[in-house]
Amino acid sequence: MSVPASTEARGGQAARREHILDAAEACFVRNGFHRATMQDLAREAAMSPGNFYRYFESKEALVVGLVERERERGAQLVEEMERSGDRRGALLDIIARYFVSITREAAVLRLEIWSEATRNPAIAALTARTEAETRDWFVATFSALAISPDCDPDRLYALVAPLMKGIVVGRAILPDYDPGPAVTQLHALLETGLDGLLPRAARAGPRITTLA
Amino acid sequence: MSVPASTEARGGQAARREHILDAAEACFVRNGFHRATMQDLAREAAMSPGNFYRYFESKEALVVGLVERERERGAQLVEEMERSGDRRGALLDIIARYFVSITREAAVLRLEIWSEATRNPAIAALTARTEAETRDWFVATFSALAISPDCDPDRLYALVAPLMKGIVVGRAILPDYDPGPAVTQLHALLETGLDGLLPRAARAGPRITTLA
DNA sequence: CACGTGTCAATGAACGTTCGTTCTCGTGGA
DNA sequence: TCCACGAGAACGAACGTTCATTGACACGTG
Repeated sequence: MSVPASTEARGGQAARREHILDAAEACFVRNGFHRATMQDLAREAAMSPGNFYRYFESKEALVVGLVERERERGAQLVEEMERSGDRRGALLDIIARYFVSITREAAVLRLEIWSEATRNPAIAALTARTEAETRDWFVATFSALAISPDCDPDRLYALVAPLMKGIVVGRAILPDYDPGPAVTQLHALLETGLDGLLPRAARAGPRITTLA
Repeated sequence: MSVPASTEARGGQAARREHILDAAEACFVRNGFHRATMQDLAREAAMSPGNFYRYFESKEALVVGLVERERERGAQLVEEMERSGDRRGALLDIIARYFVSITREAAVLRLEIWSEATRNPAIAALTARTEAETRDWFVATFSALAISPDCDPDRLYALVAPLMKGIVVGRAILPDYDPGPAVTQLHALLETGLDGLLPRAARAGPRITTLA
């Protein structure tokens, strides 16, 4: 509930914003963007409602700020792993940290963002950017890690992406969801795909010759 | 915007409720549960706001009614296909109709329901029921269709479910999402699983011997 | 037919509440 | 003194909901 106050030397503004976003995150996870009131946020942030407006133009700006922060966190996470050198390790770590050991709270927030993206243009734009960046990173990583020239990075991502999203949804809405099997599946899919062993797209219908 | 009025011979109450739910569905898809106002619904349904309360106790009861109807539609769809005799065909049809050729509007509504389920107990209960019913049906169908005794229906569903959910999310948030590749993947997964050719769960880590 | 009566879907203005936002004032350090 | 920061009362708007009233229709009676 309380925050050390100074994250930077002259860190008034930025640290305050972070503090507010933390409080907002907790409230939004609990009640959603539209049912959480400014008074709720005020209580959670231990500050008066009027004071928010020194740091954010409006409630919506606050929501946008939160979504923007989530996007930055994702990009940041990727960057860290890039620096670790081992790209294959980075790939597996990303999957483990971002889509498997994800907390229920984070999953709920992500679900709320997706939902809001379907009707709020500002959120839609940010979400589209996140999706594009994620996609680009995965495709680039697939290309770099591909063992066989038969590997089709675009196609592989088209298979992997919905699986990851589905894991997030499951975590958010099912009390004791176990992502284990889906993750195993995810890894199998990645290795199969990187080895260029994925079946070709079917011609007429969805029926295909299948694996093995 | 207008409705033929008489769906049943003496179909006052039920038909009226359906009419209201139709209007509510349109508004909720457009603005979400909490931003859509009763006046919006009134405009869409071409009736006065006060009149809603003859058919639903409150706005929340209206939301619950809508979610309940969605659940019934799912169960109904399954029932129809069961009657068609061909269980394998039913399985593929379910997938095609419910998770692939799903309209953007339906996907958005589903996303909204999932999101609401994370904080509204009534919706959470309905959603849990839907999830359980869906799961039971798939597991039963897998058991009936399994070619090899090595097929593990529970495990297979754990792989298939997040993929389907992810397709819905993609449809809802990505303007021109193509579910094709994911569906192909889904079918491959089903056939592999039914043939009992899925890799066993990994022991120590997520790294597995993979398919083929 | 004409008329009084009851029923019921439907209205839409009005209500109390609650929301996001603004305003005024106080305080503490430079 | 000045200014950045903050508290919290107050504001107008908009919300979900209520309620007195309306209009259309069906009947039973003269």
